[in-house]
Amino acid sequence: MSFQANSCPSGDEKVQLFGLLLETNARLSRSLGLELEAECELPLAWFDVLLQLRRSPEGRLKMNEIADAIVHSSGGTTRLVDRIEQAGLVERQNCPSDRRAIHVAITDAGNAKLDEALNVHLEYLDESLAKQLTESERATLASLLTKLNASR
Amino acid sequence: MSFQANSCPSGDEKVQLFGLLLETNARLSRSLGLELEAECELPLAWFDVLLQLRRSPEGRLKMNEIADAIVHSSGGTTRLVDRIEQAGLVERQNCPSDRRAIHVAITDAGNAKLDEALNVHLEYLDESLAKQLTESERATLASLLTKLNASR
DNA sequence: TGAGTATACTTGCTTATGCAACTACTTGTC
DNA sequence: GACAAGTAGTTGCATAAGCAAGTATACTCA
Repeated sequence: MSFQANSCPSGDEKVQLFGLLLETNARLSRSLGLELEAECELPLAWFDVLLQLRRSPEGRLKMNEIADAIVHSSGGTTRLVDRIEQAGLVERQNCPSDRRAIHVAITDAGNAKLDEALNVHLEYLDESLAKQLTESERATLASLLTKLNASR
Repeated sequence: MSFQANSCPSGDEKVQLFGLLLETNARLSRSLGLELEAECELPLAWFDVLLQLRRSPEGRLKMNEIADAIVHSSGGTTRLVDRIEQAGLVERQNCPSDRRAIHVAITDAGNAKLDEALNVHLEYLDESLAKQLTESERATLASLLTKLNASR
């Protein structure tokens, strides 16, 4: 018999927690992704970018800021932004203070699309988050994730 | 000015929580993935499959059980298992009670690799999880994620 | 001020994944 | 017991993402 090779740390509490995090995330993003795609024709990655832009103080971010925020490689971000730009939802602008850098700004069409998507998203969140967790549980979860995320 | 189009639900507590979940996950899996790859030459997806197999009562699962556990499409799982099998870490076996189904079993080499990877993983988890959260916080987090995951 | 290094982004190439169509088998129904 | 419908897995095709190399610009410091 070859399973359970040795004293099996696969049951370790931390290993389980990590697995849980992975799985929860995969399920939620998959179902949200399908929903956004079906109802707004907006890939989840695009939604993520638009959301980051709206949250930014001036509605625009540099490429590397986007890459960092959405945890993509820089090459991947270049092409993701290419596609979103082609759809007219963002636009590249020169950065006057650094000619290497590019500002990516959300357009009016992008804002409209994002609003539409947020409606779907909020409905989805009510289904998936709010139905499962109370407000205070959500607050706890948020604070724990924030701590966790702080590890660089 | 085109950002902040309207009353901006992008700041909604649930939207933020969801974003946090996405981001935390992306960061953790990326860094773990790099580490596993660098130290054991084991892609994170392979690790995930091997772990599921070890946890299963008999060290083997059917394709669709794997697909569900790791949240992949069935086609994606077929090819993922192809690659892992080619590396000798799992093997396909006929299922006697259902000739459509395939059992995927972890091999001795797979078990050895998984042990190796778990060492790296545990070290990593001490760095990333245990350093940031106390044991009781981790327990809370696990229970919240479990609840969340229960949404189908 | 000029050389060397670091940074910001893009591009070529490879790989992993999803979807949809397909085959093979099983289950349910009449 | 045979036909219809459902289920398990694989394959063709298209796409998205990463890495590493390339280009252009900025910074450092002697």
